[in-house]
Amino acid sequence: MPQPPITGKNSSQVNIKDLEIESIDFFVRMMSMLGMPKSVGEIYGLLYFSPSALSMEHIVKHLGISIGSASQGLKTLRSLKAVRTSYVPGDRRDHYLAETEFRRLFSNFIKEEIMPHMDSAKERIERMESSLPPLSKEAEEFYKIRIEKLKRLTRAGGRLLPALAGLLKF
Amino acid sequence: MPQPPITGKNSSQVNIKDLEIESIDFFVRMMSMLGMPKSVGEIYGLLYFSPSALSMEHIVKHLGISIGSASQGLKTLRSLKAVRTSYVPGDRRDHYLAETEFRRLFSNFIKEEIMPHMDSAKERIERMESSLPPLSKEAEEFYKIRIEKLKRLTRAGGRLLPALAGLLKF
DNA sequence: TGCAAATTTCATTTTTTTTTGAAAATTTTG
DNA sequence: CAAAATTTTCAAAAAAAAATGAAATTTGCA
Repeated sequence: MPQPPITGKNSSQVNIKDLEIESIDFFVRMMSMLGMPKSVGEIYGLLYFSPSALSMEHIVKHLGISIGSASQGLKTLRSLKAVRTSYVPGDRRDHYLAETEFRRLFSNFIKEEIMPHMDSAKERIERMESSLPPLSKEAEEFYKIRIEKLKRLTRAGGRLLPALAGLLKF
Repeated sequence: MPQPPITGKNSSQVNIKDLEIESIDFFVRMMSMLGMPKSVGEIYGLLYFSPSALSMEHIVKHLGISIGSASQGLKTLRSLKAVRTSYVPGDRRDHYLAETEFRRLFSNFIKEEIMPHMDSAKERIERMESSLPPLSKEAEEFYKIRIEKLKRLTRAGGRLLPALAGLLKF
């Protein structure tokens, strides 16, 4: 078991490693709240406190995850525009940097992961209305009110969520 | 395979059943976006379009889920105040009604499921700051900026999310 | 109070999700 | 263009999450 050096020129390295661990932990939890797998949080957490762009190989070795996970995780992060690639002279591999403007990240997340569901919800509500049979006056009232509430919910969601990212004054 | 009647006195029953199916589908998807298991969405979806309070037995039979799932699901929904029990004379069982004020439901969800994570995120950021070692001026600048961004993120989240439910003008 | 009905709990099973790793595809450059 | 490096894909394995069902507990009423 390697002992961390107590003093000497390496001690700051060790502390940066602690920071990195906290960062990975932080983003693993954040991402999992948003339904993302652990590997995605780990990769972003590592990149977030990295001053230089990192290759996939570096990510794989550093996090001890498989290249399949890394490739898939980076693909997810790219599609959310949570990372970007940067050219490193004299190296043919792609190198990744974390995108740290959370406002934009949220906006992308909402557009990609939430809004499609909102759209299909609207269709489902339409089907509800069309499947509403002739009923007694008061029964009809009950169902119509409930359907109306769903409409308002999706309308509010569809408007508010995209606006939300703009509201965030980071 | 039972054929649904095309006409006759049962046809409206059949259509209310269609509405119910759409409702269950709707809420299963909604709830799963919020990280809730299918059974929770099913139960709420069933209750949402039920004019009368339903017993657990009714829920179990109607949805074809186990009593364990039903009990656990109702417990979750109770803790979110998404259902309430109503007294039915001459029946000792609890009967459940859906709570349909989404504004309040969101507010509860944020308070119960999101805010605790925000709180522990703040602690984690504090640990990051204390694990930051002495560094060159520009390295220190880099790390401090990144930590500051996380602080702003959690601060904004902590303020905005609770306010969000109030913003929703359903 | 005692009993039967109703509900909760929780170990086990099932289902779903995530990760792995190796083969296939792609890319770069010598 | 070919060989080597890199990345992607995807079937299989592993891990995680959810559902089941029966035993334990609780509840209310006779």
